[in-house]
Amino acid sequence: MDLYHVLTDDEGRLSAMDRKLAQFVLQDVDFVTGSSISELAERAGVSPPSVTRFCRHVGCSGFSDFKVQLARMTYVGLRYLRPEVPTSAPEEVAEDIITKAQNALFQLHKQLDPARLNEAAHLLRGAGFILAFGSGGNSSMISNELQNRLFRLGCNIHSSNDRAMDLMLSAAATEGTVAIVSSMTGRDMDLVRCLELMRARGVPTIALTQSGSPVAAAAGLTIPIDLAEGRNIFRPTSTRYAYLAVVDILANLVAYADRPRAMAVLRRIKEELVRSRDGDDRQLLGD
Amino acid sequence: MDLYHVLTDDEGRLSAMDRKLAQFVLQDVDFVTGSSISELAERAGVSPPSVTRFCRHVGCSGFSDFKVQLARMTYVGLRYLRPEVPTSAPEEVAEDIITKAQNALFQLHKQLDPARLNEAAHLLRGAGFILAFGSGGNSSMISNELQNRLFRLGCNIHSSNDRAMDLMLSAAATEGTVAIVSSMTGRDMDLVRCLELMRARGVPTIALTQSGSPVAAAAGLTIPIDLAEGRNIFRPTSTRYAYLAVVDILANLVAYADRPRAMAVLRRIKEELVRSRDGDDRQLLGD
DNA sequence: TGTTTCGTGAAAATTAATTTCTCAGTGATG
DNA sequence: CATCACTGAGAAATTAATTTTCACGAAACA
Repeated sequence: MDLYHVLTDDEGRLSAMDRKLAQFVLQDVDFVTGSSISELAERAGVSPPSVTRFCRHVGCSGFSDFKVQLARMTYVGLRYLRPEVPTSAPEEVAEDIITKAQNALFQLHKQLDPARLNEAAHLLRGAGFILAFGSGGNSSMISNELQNRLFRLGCNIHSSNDRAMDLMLSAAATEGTVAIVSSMTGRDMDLVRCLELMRARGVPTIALTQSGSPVAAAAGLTIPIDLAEGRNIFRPTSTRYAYLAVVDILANLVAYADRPRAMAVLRRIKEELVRSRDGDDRQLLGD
Repeated sequence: MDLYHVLTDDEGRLSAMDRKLAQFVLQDVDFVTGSSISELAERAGVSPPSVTRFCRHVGCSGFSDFKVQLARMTYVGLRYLRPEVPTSAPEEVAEDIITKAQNALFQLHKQLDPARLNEAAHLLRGAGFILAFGSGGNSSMISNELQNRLFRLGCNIHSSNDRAMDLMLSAAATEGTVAIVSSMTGRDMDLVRCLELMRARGVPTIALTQSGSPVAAAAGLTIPIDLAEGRNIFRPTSTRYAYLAVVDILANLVAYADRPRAMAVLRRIKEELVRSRDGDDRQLLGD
């Protein structure tokens, strides 16, 4: 399945010739997907049979199959690994950001655990009150977004991005409260303290964070999100798309867990919006 | 390029046989990408030459090329158009949301105008003060995110999600201010009023919104974002990913427009964060 | 109703991919 | 140090697949 990993050959399984071909392929995927086996063989300086063998070695049934697999992974996977050339041309910046965002979503999809998502959704659905914590700009967006999505579904939720407040809220949490926190680094020690405090008091805690991090260790239920951020200091944030997707997924699962209640609340919000704006009810719920 | 549109044949250019094949292909892309021309011909009940002709008609050089193009578009484009079956299984909800998010990014990429992005970035870069407006949950996230991204680059920026405040801020805007607003519906008439007020006073205005909408008409420079939202009332928000990507792109262009200044500010922020946390400086800038 | 045009499938031809076979290089072993 | 086994490469041959050609039939139009 994961042709890309085979081609990069991190484990060093490929022979010298195969590595040579793999590198050649990675260098110019577009050429390869459009070429015949003999064209490729000539350009790479090998014989056609070697190409066939290479295709088999990387798990394809033949050259045609290899081309298809390659094309399939190209869109998301491969553009991404072009050497990180600092560019400032708008087209390239746009392409780079969009590709990385898609890649982040792609990576996320591979690592999501449906059972955990379900468990988290049921905790949230059953909560009398939800506390959402996250700070620092990116995580605060996620925590606010949880508030934005869940209140529409009839959840009582408060989002806090203030470390001092977080601690007080944690200490004051009442019976029936569920906490959900976001930390992209997983090293927000204030957040860890909040989680410990709440767990000690029997408040269920959910963390969206890196697995193996202090925050993950402190939370009752972790939804791990492990993505490699790029090195470019100006572009550190494709991870946000993955976090946002997790929020969306949780919100949907919460909605489906109690469909009638969610429908009713959404309808009320919509009516209110339509009344206070023009009558076009095909619009988004809340701009 | 856009094989998907050709296959759906909205314009009715394809002949009866081609339509039949197109439908057959769309029904089971995975089979087609893995099959030979004769297998496909047999299953679809046509002759191999018809398949070749079909491939030519949809803009490919032959059957192999068709398979490659098909595989290329599959990842993002094609899963999306499976009939919208309301499901509540975590795997399917996750896949649905992630696919739609990727699709939104894909659509965005096709419609972005680099020149406009560049123009917007230069306006923002040159501004003495930036006002970011957006309300309603989704657009407010975008406006806050602009604040979050741009302050790091040394921009003076304030994000407001309060319609009453927006109006006052607009009226009070000083020389050198640039406004950037977000409205997914494009029908936020309070926002339109703000834009008109500022344009009348010579304040440059940028809008992230639907083209052809009142907000787009009122803004000096519009970055159009036109995406079809799904019909499912619980999942109205894949558009946010596209808006977020535009924010990312703008932030990057602003950063590159004055690299030294941005670098310096980022470094100061990073130092401060590292000092107040553990010493791992490979972390994100601000969780 | 005849004629033209368009499109289809059968068969042939062509092109491309794969298998087989042989040979060269490498490393182990006597 | 020589030889033998082993691995892996390319040449040629084979096989498989695709494409072209051609003939026929249906539909449209005169």
